[in-house]
Amino acid sequence: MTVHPQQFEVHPSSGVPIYVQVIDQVQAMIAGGILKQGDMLPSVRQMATELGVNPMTISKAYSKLEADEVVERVRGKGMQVRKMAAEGSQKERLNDLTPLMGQAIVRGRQLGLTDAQILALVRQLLKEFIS
Amino acid sequence: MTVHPQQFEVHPSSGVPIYVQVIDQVQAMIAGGILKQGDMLPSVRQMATELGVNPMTISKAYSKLEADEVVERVRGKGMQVRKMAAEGSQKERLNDLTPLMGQAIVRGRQLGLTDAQILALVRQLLKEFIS
DNA sequence: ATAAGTGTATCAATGCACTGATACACATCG
DNA sequence: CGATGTGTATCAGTGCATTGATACACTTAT
Repeated sequence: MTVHPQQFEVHPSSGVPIYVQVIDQVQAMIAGGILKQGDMLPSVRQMATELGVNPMTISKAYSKLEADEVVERVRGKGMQVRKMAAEGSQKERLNDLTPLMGQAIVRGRQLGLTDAQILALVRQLLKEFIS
Repeated sequence: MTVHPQQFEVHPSSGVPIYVQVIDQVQAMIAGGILKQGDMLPSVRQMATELGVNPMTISKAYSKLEADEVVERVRGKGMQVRKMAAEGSQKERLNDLTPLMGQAIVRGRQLGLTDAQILALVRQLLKEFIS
């Protein structure tokens, strides 16, 4: 599957930084199955030109995605969607997810949200990320 | 119940703005039952002196709490804990949590976990983090 | 009325996050 | 090799959020 920069869009005055919008869209595409393991992201210059933004801005978004282990840098090629650690038992995968999910839940608690509200948010997000 | 400023503490170099820390602690105290309806918050000057911070910083934290309908301004007296947090503020808090939770869910999807597994993990963590 | 207690409007200073221009390192292809 | 393609290190500019100094409005108590 090839991804075209045209599938991305950015709203400069939304209050959300450009590079965050790029990160969110890439993650959403992975969650939604548009991007799969081994797919290449558009080059920083392609994406930058298309969005009317500086290449460095895209590069920083990609770097963050790499730091988050969502994507892998391939020398001379570009950024490739990482093989998820599909190997390993479900237990191990759950253990991988636990720190991040735990952080989100702690945050929810700090915000004074009830367990029901947190669960409702999870369900809602699970639905939204289907397509 | 009277609340003493000594019960508050602030970490200037934590990356979290002072006034946000104050807001979080007040909300946590309400959620935890330390602060109840009708209780008065420490005056801006008391709190400011105790924390080594400018009174305006505290005032802005209190103003945000008032905007969130968590607390009420009483003329000549101070800030008083309100009956209930309004629904609007809860929506704002849900919006605050959405990015982090979304990231966790994306990660779970990337690991090949099913929705049921993700939900199960959330429930488990909610139980563990009784706090 | 005066003093002492609330919170806050206003403006200035500072720091940091974001973005971008430039130049560079590295890989691939002809 | 040279040309073209990756991503990125570095530095500068800009805007906004955060904090603080000052002065003020208001209420209560003496």
